[in-house]
Amino acid sequence: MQEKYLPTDIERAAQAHWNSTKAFRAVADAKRPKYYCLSMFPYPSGKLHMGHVRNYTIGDVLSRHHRMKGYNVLQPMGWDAFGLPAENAAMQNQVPPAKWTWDNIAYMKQQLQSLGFALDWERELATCAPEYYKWNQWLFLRMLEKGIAYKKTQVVNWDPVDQTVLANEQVIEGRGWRTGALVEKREIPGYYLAITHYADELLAALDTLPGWPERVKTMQANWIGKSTGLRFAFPYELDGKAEKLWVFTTRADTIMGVSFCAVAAEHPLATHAAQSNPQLAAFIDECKHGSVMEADLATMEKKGLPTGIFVDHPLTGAKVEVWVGNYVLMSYGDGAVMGVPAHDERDFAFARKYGIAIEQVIAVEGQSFALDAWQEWYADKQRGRCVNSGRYDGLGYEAAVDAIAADLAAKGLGEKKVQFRLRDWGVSRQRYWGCPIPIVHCEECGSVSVPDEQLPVVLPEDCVPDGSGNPLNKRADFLDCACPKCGKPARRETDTMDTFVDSSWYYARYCVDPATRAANTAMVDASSNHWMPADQYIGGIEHAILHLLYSRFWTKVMRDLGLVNYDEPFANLLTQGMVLNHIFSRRNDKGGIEYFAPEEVDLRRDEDGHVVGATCKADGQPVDYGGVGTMSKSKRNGVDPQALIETYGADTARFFMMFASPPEQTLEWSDSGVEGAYRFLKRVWAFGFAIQSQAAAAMPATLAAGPAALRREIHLLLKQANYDLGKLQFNTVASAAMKMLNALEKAHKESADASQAPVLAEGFSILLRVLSPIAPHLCHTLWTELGYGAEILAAPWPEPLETALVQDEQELVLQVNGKHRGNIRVKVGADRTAIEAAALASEAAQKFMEGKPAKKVVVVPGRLVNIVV
RNA sequence: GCCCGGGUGGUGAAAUUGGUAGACACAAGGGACUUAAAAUCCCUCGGCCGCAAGGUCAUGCGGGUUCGAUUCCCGCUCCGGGCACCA
Repeated sequence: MQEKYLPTDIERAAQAHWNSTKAFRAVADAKRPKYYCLSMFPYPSGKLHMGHVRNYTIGDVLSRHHRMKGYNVLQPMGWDAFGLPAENAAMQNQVPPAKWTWDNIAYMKQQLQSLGFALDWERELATCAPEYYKWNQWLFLRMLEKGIAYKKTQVVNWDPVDQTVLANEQVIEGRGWRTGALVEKREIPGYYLAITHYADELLAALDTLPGWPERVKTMQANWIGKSTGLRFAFPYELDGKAEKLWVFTTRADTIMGVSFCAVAAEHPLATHAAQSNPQLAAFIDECKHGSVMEADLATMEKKGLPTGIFVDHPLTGAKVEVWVGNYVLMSYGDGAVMGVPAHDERDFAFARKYGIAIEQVIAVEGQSFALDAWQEWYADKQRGRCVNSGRYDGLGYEAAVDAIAADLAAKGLGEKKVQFRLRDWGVSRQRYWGCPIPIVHCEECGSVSVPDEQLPVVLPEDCVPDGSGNPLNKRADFLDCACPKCGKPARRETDTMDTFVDSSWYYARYCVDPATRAANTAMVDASSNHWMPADQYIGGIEHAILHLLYSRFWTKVMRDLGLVNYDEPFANLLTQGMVLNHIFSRRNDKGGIEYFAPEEVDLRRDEDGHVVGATCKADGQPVDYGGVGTMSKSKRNGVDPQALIETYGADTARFFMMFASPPEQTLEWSDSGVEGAYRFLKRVWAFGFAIQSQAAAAMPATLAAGPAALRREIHLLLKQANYDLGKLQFNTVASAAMKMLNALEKAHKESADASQAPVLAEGFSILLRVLSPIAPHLCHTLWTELGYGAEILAAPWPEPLETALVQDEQELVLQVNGKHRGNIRVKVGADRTAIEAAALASEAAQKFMEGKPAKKVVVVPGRLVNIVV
């Protein structure tokens, strides 16, 4: 056995061993419980980043732990290979996105392999491969047949200079990122998937997911946004015709306080009024500028203009003026809202700004209504009662809503309605590097589906986009085709699918039997029913809503098409925190922002060690410290894992990632700490080397006090480690391993007594197994070298022994008036009275009770005694 | 702006989730070994008072519940994630 820890050598050898034994190939087996451990697949951006290392190490720790616990583990990997960055890289380097993507995949695959993850590479997939995206197209056509996919207009960011559609990310402060031109909203046709058909099920089924974090379920529930309210109409007459302006509200109890209505700029009523009102037309035009992002809409100044059109209040008949408001969304409800300034914050601000009447219709007893000071209760559903509301006066929220709903229903002007915030999923993208939408446009037959037997519609792989729109529009060999219906010359659809489509079902594709995959005769087969749902899904918290919701939707569609027999794709979800690093920047001469990598700056600290500033190492000038943020190329604060692996080895990288913070929390990067992880692994190796001759010592029937105490300590730490593994809290599992080594080293150093050899041998075998999911190469090698067995992968997971844990006395905390004043020792299993007596008799208690009698004694068995005087 | 998280020593964090706040590490300082360095090992390490024993304050800020609060409740503040075309 080597005396020195040589990570490069042992990691290469261990990986070669696992390869040659096909150790991680997953084969369905009815006799063993399955464990499908799924990590979010990476976008092949070029090289692995720390977020990937963190994500996949978590998955690998879970996989290896479950394998040793007897599960049949499937842990696959693949590539989310379509997307915008490939087009950007293509523009920059004149390389087709396909080549760039496949090259990146090859490099990143080798990086993943060097980290020693227990992956079944035979199931690898890439979403940009025609054999994969064929099934996106196939399922899209099934959705079209069922009416789940449909066509309507969508609003996009339009760059008027490049004549192209921009992603939200490409809009910076309202301007196109390349041209700097003011972005406009533009309506174009596109395909939508009716996720709203499943809104109720997607919401209700959150309750069937106890293995999901509460916060993710809350976010999804809020996103779906089910609200029960009233959809009602304001009647009006226009050009002699009777019309209705429909609105939706969850606060029907405030209807009597309506003093205006507001419609979206795209609302027909706005369009109509603008025909005879140039000022209004200009305002509507202004509303069309700016991005389509909700965050922008919500933070911009609320503006409006009256239309001069009046509608009738449906209950009082009073005239109510209609305004156009830039904050009203056409895509939500009917694109119109009622305005009740007294009981809605936004309406209040709007009314104040434009001098619209504010009429109180809700009162809370004991509270007075004043325009500056009723925000605490103005919308209180619990305590509020109707006032100034005619026959509804005195009614509470629910009674008022019921009465008003009934009255409006009787007039045919309204009914209770369940409304969702969730909108249908627009999947058309005017981009090249994505899955082609399998539609052909024929002058005679219109939009025609590509027949199944002609799938996949293959994307040409040699285009290089230039930023001025989709290059497919210039590819005659792609565009020109025969109409599948009439056979006449036709034109292929050039829009491609949202990349969220690709990632909405890849988890099921991994499960497909390799033979089915090879023949590619089906999207999924019965194997997906065996492995699915994934027992553990691991990925960044940034996917809490969109990706996870789309995947749940897609699964339900596949279920309803009879393709799979499960309702939900992911039984347990772990949302890892982001990996953050410090951000340093400086405004340059041109007014742009220049970023500096952390290694390019020196930090200035105050006496307490707090960061107070930073300077650039190169020029000594100050730079702005921007706090911490997710590692990204654009902010230049990423750390390359490759250097880490090359210097210290994969086990150190993995150990540090697990030790640095619990998986769900954000992880602030620090170079220090990596050294510490490396030091620990070296000590593990050195200890193995030191006790190699004792590793076979057999445990005697009884132990002397010293070795028994050491054994108890190890088994206690094991108990804690197992508990923490159950909580997915791997940082304390790593620290338990460190504590075990500290205890073993100390005993080994302090006593040469041969009688403790069996405890050292057993303790180290426990340590190696507990550590092996985190640092598998090291533990695999030591396990074999010390002769514990052939294969640590096949070793059973250790469980603490009750016989090793017993003790006769225990220590309790002694408190007087809730303050820690000392400790007492009592027999294990001592009853309350005995503990109380021992506590009262103790010196510390006597001192701090100051002669006063005990009013109350709180005894928490096994923990503490609190004497209240 | 809206929704969801988080804030504990110089730093990352722990506290079996209402019961000894700071385990385990990192950094720093001191020492041993060495011709020297690296590596390794040992000691100190939240603030204040004290020679010490010990006391006292302290888990972002302000309140509350409790014998007892990092943990539960209310308000604020700062940081992170998401907001539907980044993935």
